[in-house]
Amino acid sequence: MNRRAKKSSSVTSRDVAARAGVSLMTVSRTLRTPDLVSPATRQKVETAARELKYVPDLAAGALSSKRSGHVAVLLPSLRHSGFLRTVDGLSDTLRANGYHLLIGDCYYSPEEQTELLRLILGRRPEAIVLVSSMDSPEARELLDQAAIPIVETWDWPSDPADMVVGFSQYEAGYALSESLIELGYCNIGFLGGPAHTDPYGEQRRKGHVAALEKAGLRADIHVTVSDTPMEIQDGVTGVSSLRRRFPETDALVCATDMTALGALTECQRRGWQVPGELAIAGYGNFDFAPHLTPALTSVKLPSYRMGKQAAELIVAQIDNGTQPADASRNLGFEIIHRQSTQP
Amino acid sequence: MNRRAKKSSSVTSRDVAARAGVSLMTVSRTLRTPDLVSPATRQKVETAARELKYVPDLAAGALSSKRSGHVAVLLPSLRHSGFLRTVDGLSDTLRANGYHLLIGDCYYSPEEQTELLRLILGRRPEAIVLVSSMDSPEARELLDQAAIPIVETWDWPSDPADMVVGFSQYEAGYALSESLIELGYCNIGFLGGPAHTDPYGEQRRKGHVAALEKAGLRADIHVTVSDTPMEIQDGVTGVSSLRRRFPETDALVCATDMTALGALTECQRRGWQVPGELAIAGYGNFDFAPHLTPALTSVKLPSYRMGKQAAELIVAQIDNGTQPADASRNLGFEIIHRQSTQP
DNA sequence: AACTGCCATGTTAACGCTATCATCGCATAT
DNA sequence: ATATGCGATGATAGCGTTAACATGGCAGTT
Repeated sequence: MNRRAKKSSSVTSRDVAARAGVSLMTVSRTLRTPDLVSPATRQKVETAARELKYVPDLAAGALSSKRSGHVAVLLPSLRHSGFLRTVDGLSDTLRANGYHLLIGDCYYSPEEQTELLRLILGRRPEAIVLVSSMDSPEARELLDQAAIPIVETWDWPSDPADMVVGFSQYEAGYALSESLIELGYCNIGFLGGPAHTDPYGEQRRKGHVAALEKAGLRADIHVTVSDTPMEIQDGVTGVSSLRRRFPETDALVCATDMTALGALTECQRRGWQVPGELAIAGYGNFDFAPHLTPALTSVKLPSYRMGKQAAELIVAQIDNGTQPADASRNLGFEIIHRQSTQP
Repeated sequence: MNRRAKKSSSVTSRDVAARAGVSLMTVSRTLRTPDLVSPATRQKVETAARELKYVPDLAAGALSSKRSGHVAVLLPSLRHSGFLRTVDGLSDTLRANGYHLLIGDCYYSPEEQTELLRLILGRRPEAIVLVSSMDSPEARELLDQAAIPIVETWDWPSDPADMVVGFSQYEAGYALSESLIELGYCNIGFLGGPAHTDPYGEQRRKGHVAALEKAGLRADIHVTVSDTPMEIQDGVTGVSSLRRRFPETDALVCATDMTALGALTECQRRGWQVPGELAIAGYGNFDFAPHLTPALTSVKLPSYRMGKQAAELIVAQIDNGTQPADASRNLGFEIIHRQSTQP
């Protein structure tokens, strides 16, 4: 069962044309603009194409028409399920409009991002979606020269490159901690990754700090965990470290629900009451959040919607050639209070 | 800030050649086979390329060289985090070898799969990875004609199309239920999706049934939930339905950890002791499995490794032109017993 | 000095498609 | 009948790159 030649003699539009007794141009037309072809001819071509199992070479078409049919998305990580929802939203809408999605994983590294960007621009994508705040000046230059629509997501940049469909991580951080303050907590800690590898977490932390300072509360309870705070284990070790260094902490905000889960289970293991002794909240409203015991307070983010609307903006701009009026959309977030932060 | 012309006058290798004072062929050579170019010339070309920010058009290169540099992967769903790990493994290895990954989401539907396959074959991928057991005859035909390496994953097909890096869902199903029998459970139920939309779950269930029958136990305790058993809610409603219809059940196998989580929390809510009254186990060993209370027994699947090894097989075959000796790899699985099934 | 061989570079012709313009009928208007 | 217009199809010329072959120059050999 091991055939699969190195390269098959692929069926081309010329083959189909010969079989249908027309010119290859008519084949192209039949497939792309059937209205311009007489029904009889169309019939012949379609039959021939089916019989030969013709699959048009999109790269050739792209080269000729200068439309690659590609849209690229750059992710900080493929492991983060929230980002994946965004990819999902993109994929759904783009496919429905005839585009293919190219996915690039930057491993949370600006160098990787630039390198990958260069590589991916070689595919001449018609638009680029960035889930990633860390664009280096070099990356920015590359994007500028490419002169294609850009949509930034998962953020609310002060100096947007082009379009934006996102929300403010800072505001989310501010709002969550503010609401904890309202609930009466006053020693509120933050558990997140190092600033340079976890930019979103860092922005959330900044908002968190601002809220505490505004309320006149201490803002120095901060535990830094490993590179990308998406590992449950980070929550496990993080909460232990927190309780050792800051035993007076009464509420803990975790950079993601994943770390919150770790923190939660570690508290259970150690017999620390949640929310009695320590309230816990996270970000992302992951699937499991409402199903934990206690149910986890979390900030719901517009993950899927960002992808979907980013795709819609792209399609609209490419089709119309003009940018939609509302090409900067702040989709906000929603704080969902659950048992884990009940005073 | 709205520039971004419809189409920029892209820099081509001809431009670089002119600037460097060489022929465009020398530019191509400098980039692809620098050893064949004298150091002085190479220098000139590289400088010119950098100054002009030249990004080679990979589609044009693909057309000419008949090497697209694309590898495609077809997924039943983008939502399933297990599949994502596989994509991760693919992506890592393929990128390191200069390939781009095209991702297609089939929405658990054979029609979508065939349609998507046709579309994606238009990109002339150099290999295809299938995470998906449902290839229709039509899809099979398309693949045959494409004559490219195929790697099937997440399965152990009896009639493989080409290479395989997977494991047997049936055996996993058999093994898990067998181990529950050994632990002394005798009314073991199964909670999964409908056969036609959840093929993996169905195979697991068949293995499960076989194990029960072998042991002379009843094998009719079966709850069917919604289309894709990846929703926690399915576990919630599923376990209620189970307890109503089969109150004598003492252990429940869920098609995924996601449904197991739902079942677990619903049991807690209702006050049903786990594992006292009902033992619960799942598949996938999701991140949260060891962190639940009780910790969830689960079957660990080689998600990342399948992707990585699939990519390695592909690269090896394309580079060497010959198929590696061990082009069918059963990576097995591992049953991890935890508290949720402790007798 | 003429010959051989090889290295560095250039020239030409695709790759498979689409844009563009040309052509050819045929129906309708004059 | 001739002119006009338009719908359907065909011929041609690229798109930006690489494969394959051609060329030219220079070192080493006899």
